[in-house]
Amino acid sequence: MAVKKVTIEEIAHAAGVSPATVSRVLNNKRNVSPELAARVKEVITTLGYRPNEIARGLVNGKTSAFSVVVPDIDNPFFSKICKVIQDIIGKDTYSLLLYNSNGVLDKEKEIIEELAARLIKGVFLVAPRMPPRDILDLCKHYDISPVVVDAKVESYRLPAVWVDNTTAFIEATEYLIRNGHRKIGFIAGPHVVTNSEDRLRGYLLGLQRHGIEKAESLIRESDYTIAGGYEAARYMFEEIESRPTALICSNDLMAVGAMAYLRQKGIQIPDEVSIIGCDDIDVAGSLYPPLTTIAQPISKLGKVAAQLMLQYISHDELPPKVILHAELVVRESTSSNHEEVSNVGV
Amino acid sequence: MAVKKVTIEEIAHAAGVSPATVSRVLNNKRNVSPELAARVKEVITTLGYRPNEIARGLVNGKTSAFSVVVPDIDNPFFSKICKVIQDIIGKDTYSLLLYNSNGVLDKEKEIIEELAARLIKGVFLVAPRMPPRDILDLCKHYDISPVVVDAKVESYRLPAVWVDNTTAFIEATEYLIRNGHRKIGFIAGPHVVTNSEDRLRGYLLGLQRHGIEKAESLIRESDYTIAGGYEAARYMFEEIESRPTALICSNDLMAVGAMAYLRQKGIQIPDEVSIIGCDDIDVAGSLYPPLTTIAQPISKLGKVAAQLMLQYISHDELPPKVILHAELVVRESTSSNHEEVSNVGV
DNA sequence: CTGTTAGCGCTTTCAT
DNA sequence: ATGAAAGCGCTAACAG
Repeated sequence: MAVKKVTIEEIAHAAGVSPATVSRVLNNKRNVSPELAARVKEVITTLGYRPNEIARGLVNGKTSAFSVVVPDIDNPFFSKICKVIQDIIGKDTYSLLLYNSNGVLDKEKEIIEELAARLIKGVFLVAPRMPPRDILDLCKHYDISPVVVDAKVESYRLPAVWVDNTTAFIEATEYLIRNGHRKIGFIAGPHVVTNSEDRLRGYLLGLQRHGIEKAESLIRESDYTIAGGYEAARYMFEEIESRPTALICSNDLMAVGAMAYLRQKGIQIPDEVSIIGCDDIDVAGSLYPPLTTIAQPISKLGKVAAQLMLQYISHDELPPKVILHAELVVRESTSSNHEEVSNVGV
Repeated sequence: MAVKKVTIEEIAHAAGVSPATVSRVLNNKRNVSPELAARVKEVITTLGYRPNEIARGLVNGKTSAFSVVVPDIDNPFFSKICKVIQDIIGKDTYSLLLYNSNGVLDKEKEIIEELAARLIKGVFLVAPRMPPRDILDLCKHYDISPVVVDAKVESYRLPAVWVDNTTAFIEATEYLIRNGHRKIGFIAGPHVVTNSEDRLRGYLLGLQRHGIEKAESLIRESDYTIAGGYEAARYMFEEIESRPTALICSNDLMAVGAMAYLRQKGIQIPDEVSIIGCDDIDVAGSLYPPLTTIAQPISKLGKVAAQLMLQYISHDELPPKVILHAELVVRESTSSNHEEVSNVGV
């Protein structure tokens, strides 16, 4: 049988005080005499009372809950971010509402409206499709504190943390060039996402710095999934005249797909083709060959995001933007010097 | 500037009716005249009104939200289940609170108490550590509808969906035996989880059916992680006198870890050692060699769980338990006939 | 069929 | 320092 829940009134009654006093104790207001506070606290524990968060939410106009909106919780990059955020904000007895946007703009807007109806205090928008302008407007309109995670929002008053992908991709591209590659394929993510654009830009800048001309046929946009990587690799090795000797994938899942394709075709990694991924998801180092990848500071991203949020809502001032760095982790999917084999398979 | 939210009262006023009528329209009660209903609906859309779910929750005693509690959202098996559940219950404008238990019993209990304070309607307990008795008691106490996912709960009045792991592991074991293996190692999950026990039991039954004696040294308990699999494989190939010619891992993550270990030691898969995983996570087929694995019906698990919940809370009757089947997906990490190489490396 | 009224459990003026 | 009372936005009797 469901036991009737203990209310603040019963606590007040049992402690011989008014509900207001109990409320004060609960919220650590200073204007309660120590004796009363102690008595109330004791009654609370003995009766196993716990405030009704929904009632609190109604009167306060906000509940003690946040939400995280990700494009795809099934992508290890995002699930790890969720985990970290959850860990940190959970400590402050905040809870976390999970939403999957599937990377659809309208869905993101719907979700925000839904959050408003639930009196959610703040939302972590991870790799949002929505332009910053809209985020700002919608969140202001609904009085929700946003924190943008993993998307560059430079010229807006929006708390945000992201990774300098462009620099990291320049480095990755240069690494390949230094190892003798000139025909470097690039598997891009959907161009509506700022990260995709930044990564592509890094690749292009890397080429440019070494006087290598961009070839449209060596750039293929795809989804950030295994299937997306597979398909893009297939395209690059079947549909165009001259194959690349190296492939930079915009994330590790794509790299996994590309590697599966190459293996299936009997193309040796890294002897014939070098592969670089991005993210450094847990399996990356355990693949065969172990994947060279641009390690994203995933945990840090989640951690900083959570801190920004906590800071934002408590001090009510715009926290500084944070730009994290990614770094190339060299494993075995790239040959350390490609000179002697760079003409194989052309 | 945060715009003041539209309330039911303003709608009532604008439509020239009472708040009660608006509420009736909102909740599709039949006793409203069509004309009034139409008028109210129009006002609702033009004013962009959306009911305050928190206020509703307070008066109803329950909010329109569910929660899912997983041991580790960062495990692709669980993240996929969350995704599916979210997809389905999201359609009914329910939202989903996410909690990570880290597989800790006390944490699970804490979470349930927290859910009670938030007037959550139902909770999906995925691979819970809590014994069924406690789940039943706690949930009844707090009036939360539980659905147990991916854990066997046979003799309790608890809505549940799980997978017949024992049969699947018997089959996997027999598959290896048919291919000439007699020394089959088993990497088990933490024994407090019913799934781990069922999988181990399947392995043991498989051996028994073929008159192969169990060897304690060929069974190693570990975590359901890459690191756990790596460590268990290391143990089996370094700490015991006689190596297995095949390894069954209790999940794919463990298999990834074990494969990484073997590769590092130069041990050939499947020539020297065959590997079987369990789950069939997205990357399984793209590993090298592609992983033979016991495919769990992950999406189905989530889908059925969501349906059970919806059914449970709407008809208020105990839905039937559902047992799903897993099946062996043979790829290339197992040799199809091991006879000729079964003595290698012993 | 429709409106009036009384809370749901809590926080917060406003008195004292 | 404490209590009384009002009210957050909504739903559910209860009248009519």
